Amino acid sequence: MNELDAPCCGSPDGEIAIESEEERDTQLAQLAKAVGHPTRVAILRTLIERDECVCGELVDELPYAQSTVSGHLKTLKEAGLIRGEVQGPSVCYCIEPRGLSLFKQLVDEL
Amino acid sequence: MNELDAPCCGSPDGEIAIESEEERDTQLAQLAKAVGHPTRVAILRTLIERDECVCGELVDELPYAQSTVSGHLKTLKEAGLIRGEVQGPSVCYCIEPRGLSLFKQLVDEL
DNA sequence: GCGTTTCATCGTTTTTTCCCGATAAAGGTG
DNA sequence: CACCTTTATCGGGAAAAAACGATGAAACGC
Repeated sequence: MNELDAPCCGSPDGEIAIESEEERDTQLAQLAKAVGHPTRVAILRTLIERDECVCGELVDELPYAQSTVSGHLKTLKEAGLIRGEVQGPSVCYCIEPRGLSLFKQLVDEL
Repeated sequence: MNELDAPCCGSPDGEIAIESEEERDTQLAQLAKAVGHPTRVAILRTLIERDECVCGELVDELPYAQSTVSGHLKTLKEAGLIRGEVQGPSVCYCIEPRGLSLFKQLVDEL
């Protein structure tokens, strides 16, 4: 695969452990909390649609200041729902498939 | 069906409209926000497991004051995830299947 | 009717979230 | 090296959330 054509967000690098009952509640709550804001849902949808997206593009599309969008990206990243990779001066964000899958699974198991 | 044996939370009484793109983002965010707290996840799991549950039982099982639990129940009810029905002096809570299904669907569609 | 039980609501305090502008860090370009 | 672009972080202010105890309302038993 040509390096220039490679997606900015490569392969996963770990496993998701299966937690206890209570830890799963906490984890579901954390993931849901991260999704629990319209702007963050919009960011997720954009990343799902485009596969990857530079931070600045997100800022352009959202009616918020750059620092605000950056904060939402941080929230999503810390929740394990997206990942960001530095690409020269900018940062390319994309979905973290394992995080999103885990969220879907935990919700579906309800 | 005998009235005494009837479940406290009866049949649904309305339809869930299909909203626009942006409204769906907002709705998903609202539902996720409601789920985004460990105590509320615990309440949901209990109601799913038991099918129905009186408020006081929830309070007994959770490490929070009665008013706090009542507040969480209100949050879940306003989000459309549970319903409560007065049963004499107490209140019987149960899952609102349409709300939970909608949540699952919106998450799965991500 | 009176007290008891059950739950919601109110008022308060503390903590967290959200948003912004300003600043700093890191990577290009000339 | 100086400059510009891009993004993260900081500090602050406003708003919302979370928890509690206390009070109030509704339904029952005596």
